[in-house]
Amino acid sequence: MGRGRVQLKRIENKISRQVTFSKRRTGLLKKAHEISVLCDADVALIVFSTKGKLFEYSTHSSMETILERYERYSYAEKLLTAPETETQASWTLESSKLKARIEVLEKNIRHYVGEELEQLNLRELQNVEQQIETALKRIRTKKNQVMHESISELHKKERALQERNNSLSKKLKENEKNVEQQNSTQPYTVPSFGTSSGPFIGAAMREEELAQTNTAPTTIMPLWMIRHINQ
Amino acid sequence: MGRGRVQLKRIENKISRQVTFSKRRTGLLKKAHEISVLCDADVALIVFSTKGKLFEYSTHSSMETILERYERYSYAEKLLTAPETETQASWTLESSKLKARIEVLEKNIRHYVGEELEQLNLRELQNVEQQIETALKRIRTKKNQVMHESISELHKKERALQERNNSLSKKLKENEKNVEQQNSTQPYTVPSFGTSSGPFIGAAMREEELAQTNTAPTTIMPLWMIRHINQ
DNA sequence: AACTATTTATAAGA
DNA sequence: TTCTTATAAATAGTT
Repeated sequence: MGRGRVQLKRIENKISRQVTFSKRRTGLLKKAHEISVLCDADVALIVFSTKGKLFEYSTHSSMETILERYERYSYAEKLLTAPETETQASWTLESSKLKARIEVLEKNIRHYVGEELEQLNLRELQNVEQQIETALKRIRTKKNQVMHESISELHKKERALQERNNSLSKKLKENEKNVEQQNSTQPYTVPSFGTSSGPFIGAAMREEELAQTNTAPTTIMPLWMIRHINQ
Repeated sequence: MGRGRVQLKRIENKISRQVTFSKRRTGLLKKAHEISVLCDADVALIVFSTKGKLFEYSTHSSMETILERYERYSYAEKLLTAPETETQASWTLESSKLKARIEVLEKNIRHYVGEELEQLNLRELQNVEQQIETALKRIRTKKNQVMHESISELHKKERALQERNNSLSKKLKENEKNVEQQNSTQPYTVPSFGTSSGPFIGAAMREEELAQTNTAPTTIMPLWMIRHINQ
């Protein structure tokens, strides 16, 4: 319908393709509207130009409604991909909720480590102080408990090792006597129990570690980082 | 385009409505196809007849693809958010990242308020103790500062009010004298400065509030809740 | 963005 | 539904 026929194939000239697109798009949208009114039909029309620009038409019952109806209708064909349409909104919502929660938590933590205190009034300061005092008590109790356990553990090990040492010394002396009796010209070197890899030293290192922990760094460091380092 | 014009309104005759629907539907689908080929556009067309029967056309890149593209496009437009190509997978990923972060933060907070300490080893306990001690110092410093400010503010107000009281008393006595001189039979009632809404009492209440804050509850309460109550 | 010669779509009738 | 045909509408090429 125009001055000359057109073959049904892509228009290579970019300009005339664009012009034709613009004209035909208008016509198409108009016709979509006409059929919907004249024939009382639900119509949804989506057109993306080559450049990716969106044009759409839908009957008064909104695009979403029609698309949902379409999804329902073609339900049999696509058993699996159903929850795509509604979810993006809820994802966005959930995402922003989660972000808000993170903000709150981070602010709380900053207060717990004594930062951004300008935002707090006197009553809030009292509350935080109270909470932190309680926390400090609990932590010190726990620390003491852990230290006591550690110490008694060390004592136990110490005793066990001492016993083993004693028995080894005993055996050694007996051996020496035997060796002296059998071959008195060979000198004997005493085995070294005090070098860098013996069980005794293992215990010594743990004590050292204990001492170290009393001079913890003043820098504030997230717990997960600490745990990461310790593992 | 036919033997006579048509008004753009619903065709009441059921038969001719159906016939027109059939004809125009064919034309619409054809035109949709033509624009997609000629102009290299992505087109999706969905038509439901009055009776609910579905007719559809879509460019070879399938209906689902185009509808997904549409959802992405329209959401991006609505929310003004840039990430157009984000898929469900990345939403899920982001969501779980956020959740993981929340978990970490919550665990940190629980440690800061002295809970779930079993998970911590000695070094971690030392670190938390150190952090909390620092926080406590900072909070106490801040609290003292706030209290001092509050107290000096109250002193200032007190002085100002005392002065005002003095001048009012003075004026009152002068008035009494005048009244006695002019009309010695009328008794005079002294105005009450000590009732429940005077400026003096305002100051007294603030002192009371200050005292109250020294008996903060031991219960652990999120800061946001505290702030909410205070506002 | 208009114009217009032509093609195309389709209303009415069969 | 499909065919026919007169005519309205759409639009290709031009200005």
